[in-house]
Amino acid sequence: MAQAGASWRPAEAPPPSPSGAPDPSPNPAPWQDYQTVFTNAKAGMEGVDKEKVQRIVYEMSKDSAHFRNEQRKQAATAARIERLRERSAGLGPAELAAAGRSIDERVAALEAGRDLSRLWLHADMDCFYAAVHEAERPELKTQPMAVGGIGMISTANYVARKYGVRSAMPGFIAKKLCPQLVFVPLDFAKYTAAAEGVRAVFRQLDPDFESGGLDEAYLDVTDFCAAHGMTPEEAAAELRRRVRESCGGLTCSCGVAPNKTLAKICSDINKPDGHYVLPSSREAVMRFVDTLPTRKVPCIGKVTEQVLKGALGIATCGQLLGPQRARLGLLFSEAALGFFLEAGLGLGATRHAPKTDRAVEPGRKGISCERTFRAMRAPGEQEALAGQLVESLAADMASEEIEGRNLTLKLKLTNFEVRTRSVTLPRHVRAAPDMLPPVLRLLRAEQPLELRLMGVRMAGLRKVHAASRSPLARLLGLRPQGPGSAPPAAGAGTGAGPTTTPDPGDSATGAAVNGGFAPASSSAAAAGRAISAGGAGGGGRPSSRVAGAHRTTEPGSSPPPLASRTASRGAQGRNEDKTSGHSSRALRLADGSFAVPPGLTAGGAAGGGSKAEPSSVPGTPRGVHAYGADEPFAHDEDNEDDDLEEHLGMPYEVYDGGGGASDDDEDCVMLEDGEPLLPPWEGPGGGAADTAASGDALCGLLPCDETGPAPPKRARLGPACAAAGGGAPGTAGHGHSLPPPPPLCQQAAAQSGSVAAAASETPAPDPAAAAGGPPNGFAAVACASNGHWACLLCTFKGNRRQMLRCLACDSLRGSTLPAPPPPPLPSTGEPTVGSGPNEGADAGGSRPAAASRGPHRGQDPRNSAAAAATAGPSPASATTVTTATTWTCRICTYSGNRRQLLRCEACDNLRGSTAPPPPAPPPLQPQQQQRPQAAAEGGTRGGSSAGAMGSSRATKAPKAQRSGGAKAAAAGAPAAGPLERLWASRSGGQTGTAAAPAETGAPAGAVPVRTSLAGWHSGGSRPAARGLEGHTARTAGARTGEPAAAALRVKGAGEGLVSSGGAGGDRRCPECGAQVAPGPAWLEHTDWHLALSLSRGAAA
DNA sequence: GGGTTGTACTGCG
DNA sequence: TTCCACGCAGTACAACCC
Ligand SMILES: Cc1cn([C@H]2C[C@H](O)[C@@H](COP(=O)(O)OP(=O)(O)OP(=O)(O)O)O2)c(=O)[nH]c1=O
Ligand SMILES: [Mg+2]
Repeated sequence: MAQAGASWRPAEAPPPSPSGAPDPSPNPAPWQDYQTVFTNAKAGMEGVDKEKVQRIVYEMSKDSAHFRNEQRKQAATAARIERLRERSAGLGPAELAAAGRSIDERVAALEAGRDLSRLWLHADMDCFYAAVHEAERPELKTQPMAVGGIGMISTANYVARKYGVRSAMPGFIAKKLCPQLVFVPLDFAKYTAAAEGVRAVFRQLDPDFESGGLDEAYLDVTDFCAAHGMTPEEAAAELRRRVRESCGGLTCSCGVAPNKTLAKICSDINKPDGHYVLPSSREAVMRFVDTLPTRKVPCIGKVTEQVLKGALGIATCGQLLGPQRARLGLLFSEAALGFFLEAGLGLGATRHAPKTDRAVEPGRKGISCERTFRAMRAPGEQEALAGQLVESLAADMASEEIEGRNLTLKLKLTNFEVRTRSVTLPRHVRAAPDMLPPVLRLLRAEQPLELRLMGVRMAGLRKVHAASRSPLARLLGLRPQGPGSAPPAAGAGTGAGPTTTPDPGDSATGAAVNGGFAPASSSAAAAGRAISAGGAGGGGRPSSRVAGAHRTTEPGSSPPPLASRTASRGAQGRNEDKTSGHSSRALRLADGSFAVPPGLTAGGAAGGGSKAEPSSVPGTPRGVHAYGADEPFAHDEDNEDDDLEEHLGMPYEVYDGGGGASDDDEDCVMLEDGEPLLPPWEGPGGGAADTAASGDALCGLLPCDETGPAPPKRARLGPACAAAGGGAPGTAGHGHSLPPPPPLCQQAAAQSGSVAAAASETPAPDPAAAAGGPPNGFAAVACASNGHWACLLCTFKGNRRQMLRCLACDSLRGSTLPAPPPPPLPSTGEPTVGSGPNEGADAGGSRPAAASRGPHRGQDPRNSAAAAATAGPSPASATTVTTATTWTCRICTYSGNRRQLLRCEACDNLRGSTAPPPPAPPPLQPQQQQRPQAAAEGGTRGGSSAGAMGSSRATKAPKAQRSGGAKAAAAGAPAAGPLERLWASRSGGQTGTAAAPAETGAPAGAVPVRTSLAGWHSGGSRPAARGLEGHTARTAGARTGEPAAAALRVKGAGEGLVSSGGAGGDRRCPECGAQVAPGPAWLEHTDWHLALSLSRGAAA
């Protein structure tokens, strides 16, 4: 359909060119129906032969996968519109009348709250990126020029726009439109620098101006105008003058209006290099809005415009308040309705958004890294790429000193279908080795895949400092360090560091890494950590980060390439343990040991699990904070760890066996290092019920030196550091004193010592060889002789025992504690396949669990998957591997030879089997890893080389650009890290040469751009006297409880308004044909297949 | 009925 | 000959838990 608003101008503003009205004439030509984001109206499009542009775009697209995907999406939109039309047609008169009345009341309330007292100015730089390049190379001003590359254009100068070249247009199409087009690669460092200059000017008019991205800002110029006796018109002219004169000739366009939303709309009217002032009167506003195309309103995009037009015939803001307004209220959500009504009234936010404390808040909700490349099918190659992405993400997170809990893998198939798969981790993490395993798990569950893009994203963020400032951290002598005070870089990318074993994910490690905190006594040790450099250099100052702190490191000290790094992870971890591991260990206790198993928060039904209020438990030791309903640690989202720590002032470990509803028979197993696991069914005390119901797993057992440690019941809990005794004084002021911790080194020694003692029967292997990250990840358990292990599927690390779960009854049956030497194990049958996960379990096999109960012993290194994956001598595996052919579960009555599978306590996922592991695959070589058949066919050299070439830096193309790209380029030797090289070698038509940096992207890392309506539209500042009930979206918390624009969903439609329709169905498992619900069930299902295939492989 | 998790979709620059 | 980015924010909804 024609772009109704393509050439809209307010009635008062004389059109600069004779732009025709939208022609609703029929479209005999197919190209006229192909809507793209860049066929929308945009400044500089006047006089463009839109018909021709449309035709060329269509011709260049019509046979592509991208086009087909666009068609698919368009069909979904059409279907959505059709549903809305049907619903609309079904509305009865009474219904409509009632809705109309309430809407009118609401409109009246909104009108009553209208605030015309402020003067808002929105400034937007003209073709910003292009202008920056033009300022540097004036000859470009007269040539058609685009910023970006053949794959994608970020923006174009006005000469190029005359040809129809636009933002978000693929370069090859632009080239077709304008063969003379000059491409200039992105250079985010330049844009950032230019933006700083511009902001300095903005600050002159409004010290509190709000950035809307690199190139735009909102200024409340009310005070400025009053102080200088200026009219809005003069203020806008003054701002533009100052920008032009002090920013190297860069120009901007401005809009002035009584609220932010209108100001933004106005800034586009006289673009480029112009301004438009909307008078602050209700009449002027209403007149302006009356004919304003809906598409001009921020947050109404291509789809919403179509929906409004198609379903209700609404094309202008004025029509939003017209006869259709009652239907509007009945078809759309509450939030959407409010948003539409405000648009119709010309309302918007009139006050500054509150500032947040960036030192405490992460300053963002999520952080991500993604890449597009040529079609990639080989799983090994994909996993190698995942590793690079994770490394890059970890580096970025380190530089911002943030950690997160919600990890998302994004996949775009070659048909442009996008999939996201996410997990909520048991704790906050930020190190690459903590993130990769879950990412790989998500990735593997989707195979087979033919990809064109992969991305990783972390959300649920918090500042690392939050954890580091804990009482324990202080107790351990941690002290804050300035960004520059960190030891010299010993390695490169933060996330690349070997981290797994000493619990890298903990606060201490990261703190040392990013220079925020470091153990007072171990800075030297920290200096030796390969991961310390990048973050340290860049920590703190944004400018540092922009300078590419995490990329610019000495090649010699860089992390090894992915392949070798993966292979040597365990050993490196060991080294850390030996050297600087002390600090990690100590901190790990503070943080890592807080990992709360899913059962704690997602606990089962009856027994209540961990959310039971400990305060209700009689006998709660004094001095230990009781977690009542008003302070539900499990409810406090991101801070449960800290809350506990805050109140306990010491590390603790807890395992809540009350897990899922189906796990009633599981018991609490609370362990402290070196202490033999006491299986619930063997220990003193009652059954599972009491623990689960009482909640004393937490509260009743918390150590407290006022009352003394609570008597262990079936669960044991103890501060790991208590064993060593002696040391610093406890912290005061937390309601209790703490057992003085020993020096860190003693703690570590005590820990490993105690474990070693407990495992004395088993050979004491070289710790350096103990922890091993299996290259392929799945084989799962990384064990150390000191009892620490890491789940490779989730991020759990620590010394909790791993529990073995019976395949038949699904109950925990034992631990991975060292057990008596098992009898030699004859390998018997081969597991059958066929059966589904739950039944397939009986795939027989020679699995014996010699000891079906109690502590098990594993001596055969091969028994540990980790051991198998470890190149070196195998550690005394903590994994129980028994060798009998039959065993009996003591929870249920199962007796047989089903293999036992290992399940991680923390993530509750199957991680491997007790069957002898398959031969260790080679290190993560893209071509060879896993699924050789797939690898063989899809494999290009790219991935392979990527794996092998991680020669120097953990960098990546786009970010190399946005942070250090310019610098590197200037130096004549562009940094080429693993991701960057992989990208360069595989980028599908996006990069010319391997040396070329990414041509498109976004300047991540800077302050996130506010893209929602929150803050744009009128906020909760007004008394929202609504006649309607349940305006939850408005009142609930969010002071800016603005409807975020995208919220425009249909209300109550049974079908996914979000076009989620059709997706609800089960997925068919390619392995067994089972229909499995997507989501966690699917993951679990694929876990089983992996585990079983592992068992089979081993048996064979 | 409330909260949490996971997913798709929309929009912005 | 090929060939359509990246990073961020937000809403809605289903499924599940308490
Ligand atoms: C729209 C868009 C912009 N950008 C970048 C490049 C732009 O120069 C910068 C600012 O975006 P815009 O302000 O939307 O565009 P512009 O400044 O280039 O042109 P105009 O004169 O119309 O304001 O953001 C992208 O990278 N991708 C996009 O899709
Ligand atoms: Mg601009």
